[in-house]
Amino acid sequence: MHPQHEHKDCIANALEQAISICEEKGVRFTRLRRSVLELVWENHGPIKAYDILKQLDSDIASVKPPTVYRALDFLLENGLVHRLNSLNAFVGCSHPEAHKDCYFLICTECGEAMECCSNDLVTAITKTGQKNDFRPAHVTLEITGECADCRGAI
Amino acid sequence: MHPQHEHKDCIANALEQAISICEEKGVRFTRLRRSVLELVWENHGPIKAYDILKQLDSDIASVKPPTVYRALDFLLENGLVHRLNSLNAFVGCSHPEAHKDCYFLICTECGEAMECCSNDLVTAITKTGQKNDFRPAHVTLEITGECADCRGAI
DNA sequence: CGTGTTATGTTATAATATAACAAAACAGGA
DNA sequence: TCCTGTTTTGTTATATTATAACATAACACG
Ligand SMILES: [Zn+2]
Ligand SMILES: [Zn+2]
Ligand SMILES: [Zn+2]
Ligand SMILES: [Zn+2]
Repeated sequence: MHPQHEHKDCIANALEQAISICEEKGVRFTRLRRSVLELVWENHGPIKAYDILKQLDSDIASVKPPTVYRALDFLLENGLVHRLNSLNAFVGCSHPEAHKDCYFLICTECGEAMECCSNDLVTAITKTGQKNDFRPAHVTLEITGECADCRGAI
Repeated sequence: MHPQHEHKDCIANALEQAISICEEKGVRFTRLRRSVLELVWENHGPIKAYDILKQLDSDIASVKPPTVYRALDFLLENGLVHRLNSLNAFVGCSHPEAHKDCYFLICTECGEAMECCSNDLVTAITKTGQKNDFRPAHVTLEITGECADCRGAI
């Protein structure tokens, strides 16, 4: 995790938003789902399902894979986390209230995944869909590379 | 597979290109690697490693996973196939001689994956990297949706 | 040939994910 | 409160995807 970043605030903020979103939607933000979301955020970066499993397991007794995957499915459906296909990992959504077409900059050095939006990108994707007569439903855009902090950039 | 498409030509063409690329690079396009590439192309669309395994298995005797994965690794390294992270599947590169920054339009109806290039997209990605002070190394861009043929478009 | 290198075979196991059914927790009305 | 249907969680088993580690075979080249 990089400096100048009060990560506790991230987590608290994410949980608050999750609570309010679930309330709005009338879906249940249960203890399990909350725990999983907390773990996702505590990790501050993409986390694997089986790592969540291990960490839950130390708390409560003997958690099994379906428990974790179901919680993750719920969080995915409600836009509270994202799945990074190139890593088989999960990461908290940094703006679940307003998530639209986002993509990820994944640093191979520190492992962090920055969630970004770009109108240019959205426009380019829309255009390319039109040009190819293709109706896009879902976009996976994951860019790996090296972040500024890890390159020692100022 | 959609109409007006002589797929045999695709396969033959892909093999020819593979042979010439491997020769240029001084790497060995062995019988196994050739078989795997053929299967990838025959399928005309993303194919899973274990499906390749099954199909090889019916030909030769008892093929094991590492055999397939190693051949796929070779083909990936040499740009002859691509891996679709969102599907855990592999697809032949449609222009291995000149592949640069491509992306995929994946139809959820017919399962075909069209490989496309777009300067706008590349530009947008480059820009977003610069803006975030991020040095991109590899881009995964996979767009799922419905293709023209499957929508019954003219 | 002989020899080092690259490729393939083989066994075992790791890592990721889901199916199917049972028990429990919960919600909302009688 | 209690009943009842629904949703969530627990549990067992298994499917799917991928790699480690070591043995053998094929090849390249002097
Ligand atoms: Zn998001
Ligand atoms: Zn970094
Ligand atoms: Zn390509
Ligand atoms: Zn289609």
